[in-house]
Amino acid sequence: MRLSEGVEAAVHVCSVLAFVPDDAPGVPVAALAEFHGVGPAYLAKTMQALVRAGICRSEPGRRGGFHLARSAADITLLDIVVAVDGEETAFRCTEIRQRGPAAVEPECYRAPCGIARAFWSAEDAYRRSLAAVSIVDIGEELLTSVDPRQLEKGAEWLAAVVIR
Amino acid sequence: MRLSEGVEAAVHVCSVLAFVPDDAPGVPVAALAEFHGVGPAYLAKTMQALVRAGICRSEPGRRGGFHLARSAADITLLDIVVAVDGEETAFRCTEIRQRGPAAVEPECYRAPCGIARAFWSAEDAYRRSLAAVSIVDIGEELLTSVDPRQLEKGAEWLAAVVIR
DNA sequence: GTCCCTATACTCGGATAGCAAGTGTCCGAGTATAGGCGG
DNA sequence: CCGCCTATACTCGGACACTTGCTATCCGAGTATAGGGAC
Repeated sequence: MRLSEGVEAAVHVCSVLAFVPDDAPGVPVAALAEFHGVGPAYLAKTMQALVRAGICRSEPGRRGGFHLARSAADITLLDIVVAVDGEETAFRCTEIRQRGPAAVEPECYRAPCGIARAFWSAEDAYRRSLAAVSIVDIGEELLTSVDPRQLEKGAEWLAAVVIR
Repeated sequence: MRLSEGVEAAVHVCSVLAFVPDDAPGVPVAALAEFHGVGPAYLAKTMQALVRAGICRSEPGRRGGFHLARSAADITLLDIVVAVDGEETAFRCTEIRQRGPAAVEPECYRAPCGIARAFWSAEDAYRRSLAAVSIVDIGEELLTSVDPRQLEKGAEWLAAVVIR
């Protein structure tokens, strides 16, 4: 079970975009890719997913780029995972119980399989945990635990990009 | 993010094997596959994983087959997931923070990335939830919620296989 | 009749193809800018 | 000098190959059984 690689980059991107004023020009995907050391083309694909999910907002044309579409406090890690990785459950019940020689009529299987329920319950715990962390939390954690020099370099770089 | 298909079959198999006495002959993979309506060859692969993990025990040769290797109460859904799907985390931190123009010396990144911590914490919640459910729980749930006719047909079939 | 031996049939185990989804890339549509031209 | 127009450069967006890992399959190694033969 592996999460899509794009999720990691998407979270990093969102936590950077949280520091970009809403009226400043958007940050192009090329700049975001360079800042994070990631392939620009694939990151573009990920950014599209964020836009479709209403997490990011894109400005087309020259001086275009990406902003957060809503407050960083209203963007959770779960939102990003669902946007990039899809919302399908990890465990998929194929109704094994309805197959084989011991099966009975399909009408007798109205309640979901107990095995599936157990797995979906675990996934709910996973999702609740991710939903409890917002981009604001990630940003605050960054400010306190990251080396100050990296913060300064990041701020300089961001300012240079925003000026353009 | 999708869990391996084999996990579902593995859990069903274990909950059936829980009803096979330890001194009875083992159940061959062909029988298990027929009972669950699953491809026998692929199920064999899954069974190998369960054996390697110490969840099932295999008897080779004629009259061979599979048993649970330990008490059903000591086998959790998490054990089966780890055995079949592997124990790697779904989220993999590629240390994006150490790349790009704002990075500083590698020595400054001793503590794990806050983003990775959040994801791993969510995965821990997932795993704890799965670890709280044992094969005994699944078996009891089966006995109470499954159509009695299916239980009877299953018992008959199992008896016929055990006699052989 | 009893014991032993051999051939057989059935089992697991690991090595081997096929396929789908995720990963990585590219080119086209659209827009703000900058420069040149006319008034 | 000011305003307008056009060409340009840069952006996002969707369509197109490739690779990795999961799915599915097969054949070989090993063992208990069943039958036949010798004593």
